[in-house]
Amino acid sequence: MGEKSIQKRKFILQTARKVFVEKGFKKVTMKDIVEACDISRGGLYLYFESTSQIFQEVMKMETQEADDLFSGSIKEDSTAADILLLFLREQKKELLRKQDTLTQAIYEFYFENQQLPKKENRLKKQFDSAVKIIERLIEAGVESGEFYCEDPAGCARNIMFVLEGLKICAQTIGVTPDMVDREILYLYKNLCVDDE
Amino acid sequence: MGEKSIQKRKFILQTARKVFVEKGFKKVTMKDIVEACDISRGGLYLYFESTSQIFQEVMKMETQEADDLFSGSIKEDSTAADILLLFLREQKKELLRKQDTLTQAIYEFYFENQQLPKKENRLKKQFDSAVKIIERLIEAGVESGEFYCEDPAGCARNIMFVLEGLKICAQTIGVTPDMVDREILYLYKNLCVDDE
Amino acid sequence: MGEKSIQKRKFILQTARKVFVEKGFKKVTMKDIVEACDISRGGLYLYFESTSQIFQEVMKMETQEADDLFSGSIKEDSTAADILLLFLREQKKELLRKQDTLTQAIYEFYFENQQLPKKENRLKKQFDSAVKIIERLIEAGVESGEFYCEDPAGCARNIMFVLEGLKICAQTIGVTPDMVDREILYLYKNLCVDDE
Amino acid sequence: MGEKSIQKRKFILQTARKVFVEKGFKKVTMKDIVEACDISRGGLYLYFESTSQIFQEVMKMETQEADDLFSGSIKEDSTAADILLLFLREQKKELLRKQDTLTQAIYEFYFENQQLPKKENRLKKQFDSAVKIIERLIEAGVESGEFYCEDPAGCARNIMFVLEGLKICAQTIGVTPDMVDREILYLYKNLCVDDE
DNA sequence: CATGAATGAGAGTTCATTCAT
DNA sequence: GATGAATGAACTCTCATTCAT
Repeated sequence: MGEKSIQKRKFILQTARKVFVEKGFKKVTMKDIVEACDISRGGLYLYFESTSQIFQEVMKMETQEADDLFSGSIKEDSTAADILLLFLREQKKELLRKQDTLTQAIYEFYFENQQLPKKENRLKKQFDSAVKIIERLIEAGVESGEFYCEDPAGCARNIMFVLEGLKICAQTIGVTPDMVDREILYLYKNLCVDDE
Repeated sequence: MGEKSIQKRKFILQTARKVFVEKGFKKVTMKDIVEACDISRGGLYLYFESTSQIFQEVMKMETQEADDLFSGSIKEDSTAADILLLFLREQKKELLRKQDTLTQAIYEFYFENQQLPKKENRLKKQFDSAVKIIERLIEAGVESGEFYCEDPAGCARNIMFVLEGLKICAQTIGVTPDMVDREILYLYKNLCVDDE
Repeated sequence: MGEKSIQKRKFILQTARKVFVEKGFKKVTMKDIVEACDISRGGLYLYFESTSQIFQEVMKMETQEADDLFSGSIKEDSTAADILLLFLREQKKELLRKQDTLTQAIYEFYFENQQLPKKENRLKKQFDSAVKIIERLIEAGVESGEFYCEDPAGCARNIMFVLEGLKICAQTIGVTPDMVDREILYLYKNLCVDDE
Repeated sequence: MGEKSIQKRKFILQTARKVFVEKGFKKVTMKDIVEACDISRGGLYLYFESTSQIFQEVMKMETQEADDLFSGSIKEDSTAADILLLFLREQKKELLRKQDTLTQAIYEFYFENQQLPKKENRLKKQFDSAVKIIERLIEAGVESGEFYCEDPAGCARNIMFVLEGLKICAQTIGVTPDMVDREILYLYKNLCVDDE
């Protein structure tokens, strides 16, 4: 596969992403993607063999980009509290971004593929690693005196479950910026020393 | 509609429920339901006109039954803490019940129908009313000295979001009984006076 | 399936037969049959699920009819020689009937399905039973003095292989009525007493 | 066309032969051959324009080689009976060689191309020339006293039709070595003087 | 000569929906 | 009310054939 093919592959993934954003995962057909990309019916099959495969590649791409973005925005002299706030603000942005998010599609995909062996369930891996990171941040914050927390691990999990709850609510019952702010503030205040 | 028709209608809904439990919402076809009910293709259309309509009726049925069940299990002399614990235990049962739950289907349905006018978004109504109930329980608990909480409303929302987070995680990345116990205990301990 | 459906089923088989006669087996598609029957794409699938299934039913029908026809034309007072001649004449008719024969399709079908368990290979069963019948006729003829033959079984097999050879040649290199007559006469003369 | 091209042409034909052996004629696609040869899609079209053309060239190659082989194995001092036996033994080998034979493909090809003008129907030419050769052998055998036969031409045709019959049966209902032996012996014994 | 990406026609199959009975 | 045959649109996937490089 030449340079050109790699470009086209990427183009297909980016276009398919838009389709998944719009229609979720289950309802997307190869035909939808073919039409969105404006390529021929058979053409798509040269690159991918199913919507499932395409979707997994889209998720890979997405994760890669998100990680890069987040890592990129951490400054040298950030404190634990800074970084946690940054993280929460990122989550908020993501939560409110209704028109351009894969969330629904991802959930639908894992509804069907939950039984994947643990190693292949990227969602689980991401969740667990996020918990770990938050835990470390809390510990660092406690040490530096920024935070007060008796059970950093439990608190980290609590934060992540609330975020998951907000995420699914954003896709089902809808959330307003105010709601998100309120919940995130609630989480944050629970950690702060001056909470008392 | 005669007595007989009402029976048949109910039969269809109960059978359709099983189909939705098994396949979620999006992938269920009228054919699936026809076959599960072992009735004629045209026959189904006499009662319902789409999977969407059927699903909404199934949810109605479900909600009714769940409410009855919960109300029924509250005893006269229960304290706020008792009731909250009862509620949390119910949620846990629901969370771990993988084989017989509409959760996936409900999420999928609202992925498609989120934009419903507020009044028709039953999920939202249920969420809000649950928050209200928990808030009242917490207030009652604070008054009776069972709980300690400075922000009952915020705390109630926090509890509900965690539960939603657990629910979606149960359907995507999987949860173990231990995990659920730990999270629920975490929520409960935060409220208790002897937490300090 | 009602009376009407049975009629339609039969209609489809008879129409499909024409298609198989014209195009053999391998090249026939469900679409070909749909178009020949002038029914809808989905309609055909109500009755049959593949060309293979349809073809097997066509063969069944065909065999039934051929057997009836042959049995019907045997008279009470026929001698062994009469019946054998009748049989050979039937074969000749079949051989020369180029425009209306399933032969090619049958061969193609068994090219693909030769490995069927013996019991399901109808072709083999038909061949073996034909050999048996001819053998009996020869024995009867020998007894009545019409025929002379030292090895009725071998002779019966020889006759059947020659007929198979003629059949395949009729479909590949072509045969003329003269050729067929000559070969059949050769077979018959070998049996007759006045052959010497 | 250079030396190199001729090599490649031959390579394609030899590889295509394997494909035809495996799948018959009708089901083979240009893609099958491209993949078997591991050349480019467009590349194949530089040498051949259809599976039909390729198959005809494969048959040419095959015939050439078979003739060479047979001629090569006739010894100077062979008698007519020797040669006939040799020929029959060759046929037997061919009949039992299930895994490496073009028979099915050839039949399928001629099912479609029977109407070719006589001169192009190689199968017919081969059949007729084989009959002639056998006839000559029988005549020679009669003259030398090895055989007894009143109708050498008829007998030669009979032999060839039996062989064709065996060939098609080998591909459809299956034949065992015993069966082949028995039939060939039957043919041979009919010719021998000591048959009486 | 050779490549392989691209096209588009066409086959198989499934279903929502209608309608005569 | 109830049936189930029938239709036709839609989707998946495969290939012969072409063509720019």
